[in-house]
Amino acid sequence: MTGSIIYQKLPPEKQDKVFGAAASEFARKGFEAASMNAVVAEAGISKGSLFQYFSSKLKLFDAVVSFATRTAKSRLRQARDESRGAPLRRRLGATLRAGFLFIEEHPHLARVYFRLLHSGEAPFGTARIRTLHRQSIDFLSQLLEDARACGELRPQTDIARTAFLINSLMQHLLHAYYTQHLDSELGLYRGEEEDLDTWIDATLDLVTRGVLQSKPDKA
Amino acid sequence: MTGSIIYQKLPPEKQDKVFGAAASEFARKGFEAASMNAVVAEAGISKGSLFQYFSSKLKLFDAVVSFATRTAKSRLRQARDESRGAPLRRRLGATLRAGFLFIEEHPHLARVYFRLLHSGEAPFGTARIRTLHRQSIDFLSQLLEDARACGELRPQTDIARTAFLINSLMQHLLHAYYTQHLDSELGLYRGEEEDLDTWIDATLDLVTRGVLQSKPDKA
DNA sequence: CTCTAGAATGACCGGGTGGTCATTTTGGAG
DNA sequence: CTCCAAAATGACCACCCGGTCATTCTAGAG
Repeated sequence: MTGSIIYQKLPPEKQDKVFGAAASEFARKGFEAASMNAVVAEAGISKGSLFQYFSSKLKLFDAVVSFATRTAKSRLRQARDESRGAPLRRRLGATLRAGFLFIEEHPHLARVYFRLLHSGEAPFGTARIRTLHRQSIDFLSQLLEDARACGELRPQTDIARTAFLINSLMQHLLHAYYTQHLDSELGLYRGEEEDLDTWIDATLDLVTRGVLQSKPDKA
Repeated sequence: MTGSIIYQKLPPEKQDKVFGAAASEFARKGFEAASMNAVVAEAGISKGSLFQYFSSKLKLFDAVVSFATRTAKSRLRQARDESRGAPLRRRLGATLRAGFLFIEEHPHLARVYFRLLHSGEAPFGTARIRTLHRQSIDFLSQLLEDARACGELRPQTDIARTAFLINSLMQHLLHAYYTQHLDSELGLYRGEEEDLDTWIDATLDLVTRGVLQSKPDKA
């Protein structure tokens, strides 16, 4: 799943160089446009070796995606478990923060993941993408169910649809954060952590309270 | 902008066949992976002719994207102008509906547009993509400003950030609708129009009121 | 009918692709 | 040191790409 036997016997530093080169190339170009020649060049190995490690371009891509999803999932689960019992707002905030953290730690992997989600029909077929989407939505549904059990939600809330929508929000925000469009799209002053918090707050405000005044007849 | 002089002298049906083939190919494969050979095959013309109509792959793509954005923008503006004076919820609903309509009328163009937005670095450079994003956000900001002027919004609402977030929601929803992932992601029963309305309502509920109960101490 | 301007054509080009494999290099056992 | 299995190598393959251009076709003027 992570490469051939001979790849796994490689010294870890070399594994990292190959894997890193692959992730970087897939991140920059996407699956179709990524070049195996570019990967071997960046990794500093020969083409034959790469194909001994991963028998095809698809297998290599698979390995990268698989590692990315595993890592991301673990980060999110950790955020979910550590915030168990807290109010929904805090739990969603922790989730979002975990997402930002993952992006900062593994920018290439994050890019590959986002590209995959948005690409429409990926190298595998749409089933894989649907699975990824469903996992995200299920994850958020869980948080919403918990909140409902605590009586936090308005009773008529449609959890499945709401989870889908919140997922859209978070994914887009994370995607924008990654591609660093965030600043330029809105002409923001810098400030790193501050900005991030402001964004998280704005997102949570929208999700929890909406934009309208609670009592529309009160100015 | 729409092709060479000789292309514009073509009988309109032939123009449509060529343009349609191009849109379909770019929609399916994206810019990089799209094949001019495939386009000429689908259009039923020779390669030489295609390159007489559009001097390069990029020019052809440009023409498709330009037409797509022009059409979409006109639809959205229409929805905005026709709903002027109405409450925010209705105006956002009209916008969303206009988006769905555009997708139904021009599925290939919609796909090209979404691909472009999500592709990261497109054939042109990120500036073009940023422009598209900014236009969407400015459009929504306008609606929010109008609502604020009517006293609809909670006063501390951050319009720029909120517009960005609502834009995320809508784009993702439209994207999902297009790719028909919507049903399978959530295991929905069919019903076309009904489902669409349910989704629009769920989205507007989230945006306007949020998920939490207004008075958290009341079960 | 002939003639010819301009449109249509597809063989062809250099270059890049994912993938292969005969050959060379390497490093540890004896 | 020798020896040899296993790992590394890069020239090579068939194929496809975007783009070109000499040639062929066509339709309207005279």
